[in-house]
Amino acid sequence: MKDNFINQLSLDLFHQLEDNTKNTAEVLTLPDGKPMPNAEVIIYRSFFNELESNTLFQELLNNIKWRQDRMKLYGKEHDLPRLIAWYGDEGRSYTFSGIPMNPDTWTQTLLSIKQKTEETVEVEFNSVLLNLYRSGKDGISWHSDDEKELGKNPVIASVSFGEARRFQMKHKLDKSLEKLEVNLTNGSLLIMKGSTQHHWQHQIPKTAKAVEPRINLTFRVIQTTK
DNA sequence: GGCAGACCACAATA
DNA sequence: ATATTGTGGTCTGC
Ligand SMILES: [Mn+2]
Repeated sequence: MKDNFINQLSLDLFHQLEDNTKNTAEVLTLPDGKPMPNAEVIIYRSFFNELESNTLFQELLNNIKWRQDRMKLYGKEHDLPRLIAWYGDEGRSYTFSGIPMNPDTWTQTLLSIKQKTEETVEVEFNSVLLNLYRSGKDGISWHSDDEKELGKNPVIASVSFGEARRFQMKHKLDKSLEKLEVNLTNGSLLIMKGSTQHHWQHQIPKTAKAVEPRINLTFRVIQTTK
């Protein structure tokens, strides 16, 4: 029963690649239309269709092992303003922000999303970091995906489900460059590669508006410890 | 009038 | 040595 659902899901996902004409790559540019310097960012605005996206959102919301991590800052402990989960190849461990981590092993749903993503991005990923932004009170502030275990010029593939959230990027050094922004909508795929992480930061700003949850999957190739 | 954004203050870690 | 993290406050401007 569950396997049938998954098989049907995988089939649907496979066919969508050929059938969905909206599944096209758009290169992100500066607000004035000029190319982003020192960055390669591509978005597929309808990588998954609406129906698939809604199904996958519910499935992930219910079945992923979401964790509430905490961090200490200025002498106070805070819950991170988001829930996270790590999944990856079995038997591998790695360090994330200096903390040794054992990823949970891939679920069928994650594997079908991973496979479809890999076919388009043409990279084989070995792990995924999932973020759950429960409301407008959740977000993540300016940072780069520059963990050492991601290596130089990492390819990061970010799939979004649920409520759309603003995704902003700014150049680390050249403050004359305008901030740029893209809406990460239900079913979209954003790819960052090349030197993007060396020269740019990104964030998901919090918002005072009432927003429904968003789930984000960032597929990565990490150097495993073992 | 609600929201976004730009400030600021607040340590400890790499 | 420098950049980072999240919260919460104030202030401005749309
Ligand atoms: Mn990131």
